[in-house]
Amino acid sequence: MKNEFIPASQVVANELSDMIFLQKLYKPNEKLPNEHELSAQLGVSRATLREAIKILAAKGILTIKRGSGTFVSVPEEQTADVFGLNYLKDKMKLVNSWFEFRLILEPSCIRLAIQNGTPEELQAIIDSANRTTALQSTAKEEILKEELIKEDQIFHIAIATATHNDIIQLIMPSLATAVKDSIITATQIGTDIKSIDNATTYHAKIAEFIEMRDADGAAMAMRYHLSKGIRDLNDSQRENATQKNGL
Amino acid sequence: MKNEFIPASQVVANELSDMIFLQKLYKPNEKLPNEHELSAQLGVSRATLREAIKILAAKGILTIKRGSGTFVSVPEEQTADVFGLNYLKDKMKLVNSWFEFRLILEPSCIRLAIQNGTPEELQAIIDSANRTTALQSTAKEEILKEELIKEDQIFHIAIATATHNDIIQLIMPSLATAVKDSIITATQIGTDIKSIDNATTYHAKIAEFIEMRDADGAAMAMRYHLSKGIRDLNDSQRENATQKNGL
DNA sequence: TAACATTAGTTGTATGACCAATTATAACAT
DNA sequence: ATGTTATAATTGGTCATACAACTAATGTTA
Repeated sequence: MKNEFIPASQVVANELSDMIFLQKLYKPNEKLPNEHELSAQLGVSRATLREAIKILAAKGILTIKRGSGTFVSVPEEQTADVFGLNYLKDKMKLVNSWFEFRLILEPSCIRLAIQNGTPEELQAIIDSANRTTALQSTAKEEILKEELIKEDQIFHIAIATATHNDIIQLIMPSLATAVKDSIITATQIGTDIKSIDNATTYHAKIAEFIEMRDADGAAMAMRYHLSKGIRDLNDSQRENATQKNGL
Repeated sequence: MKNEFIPASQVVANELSDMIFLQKLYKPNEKLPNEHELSAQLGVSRATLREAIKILAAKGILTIKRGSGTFVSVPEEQTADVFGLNYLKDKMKLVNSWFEFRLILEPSCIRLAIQNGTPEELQAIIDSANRTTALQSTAKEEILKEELIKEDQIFHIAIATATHNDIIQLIMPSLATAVKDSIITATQIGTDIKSIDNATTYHAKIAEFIEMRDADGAAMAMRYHLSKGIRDLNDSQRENATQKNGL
């Protein structure tokens, strides 16, 4: 049999994951002990611990804040490039790939959610949609975008939770983050107004179908939502191109 | 504006990724310079370089072999747990989640592949299916399993390539790896004969539909292939349970 | 009260040494 | 020559220590 060697850094990474996900010793947004303490506690050098932390940060499990500490990531606030998309340089193609991918995945997700979700979990999706609607009319321009983006992530994560599917739950936070990043990068105008309106309207529509427990309707609404997203994006892209030509 | 600090380890990780994916300075299976040289070359300490390497290894981009060197990963041979599935403990639920997820994703993938793939890319899928068929009748029991598993990964990666979708191409190697691992873990009998027969038969069937450029047929065959996978797995699971009760 | 300086806490980086696994080389025996 | 064994070189793994850079809270002063 092969002599399987596992580096201490990997062992420590697994131990930390256990503490977070199984023993639930550290909850999301909670601060870990500093590297000196933690390395002593786990019986490894600080260098080894740091490698373990970097591994978990790369997977989006930990968030490192220089000068402050290392924290357990909050799924809704994840920013790590888990999929390594930064290495792809054709941003416009990337965004289109994302929409194509979501068009495959998300209608089925909403279907699964309605099929498997508890009343509470489904209500959480509806609540998020309502908050999005409320935000749209009240908040100031400044913080509006930021709040809406965060609420959009919450919306998608709530759907993932309701599916009761481990894989979807695991991927969705990274997916939502990556989609957000790629759109912002591609449009270069932050998240534009169109896609915000789009989110506001269709989150509400999807919520209606969920309330009726209409899986087909919800899936359709999601498909339409994403198709519209593609169109809006291509439109604003064209406008940008036209403007540049105008100069 | 926020003072965005990016650690040197992350900067170096990005530089290495550029060298691999853009400049193509190091190709899959190729060995990187050793840590002393590389750290000197990139102008950072060995500790910092190691953190960068760990990040890329966690993403499945690099493969570290103690005593030998650090290599660029070959997608078809990837083993890294990119999705962090090791942290999920209910293995049986995990496997079912995987099949559910693939049932959503893969029929659409094969559809996209037939729609967007070049003749050469589609031929590569067919070739893989043929190799699988050939393997089944010739190889020795010993290496058969290993070869078939590898060929299965090649099959799926070939499909991903043909879709021309960045996201699918990026996710598929990790997906194939994770599926393999979870099945092996769950069944605890290596990959059993049933699922191998299954792969042999349905790869060939899917290839037929590709040859006819029949997207609907191929998608259907893929759906059937995966549905059968779920059934076989549940069967062998039941058998195992029965055996245990028999003791 | 507000602006500023101080300070304690925390992650980031560098250096150097030594350990452990693997691979390549040389020596040896057959 | 050939195969085996011992030895050395290569390479990643781990540790210990020191200092730099940044954050946030605290205290100080106008």
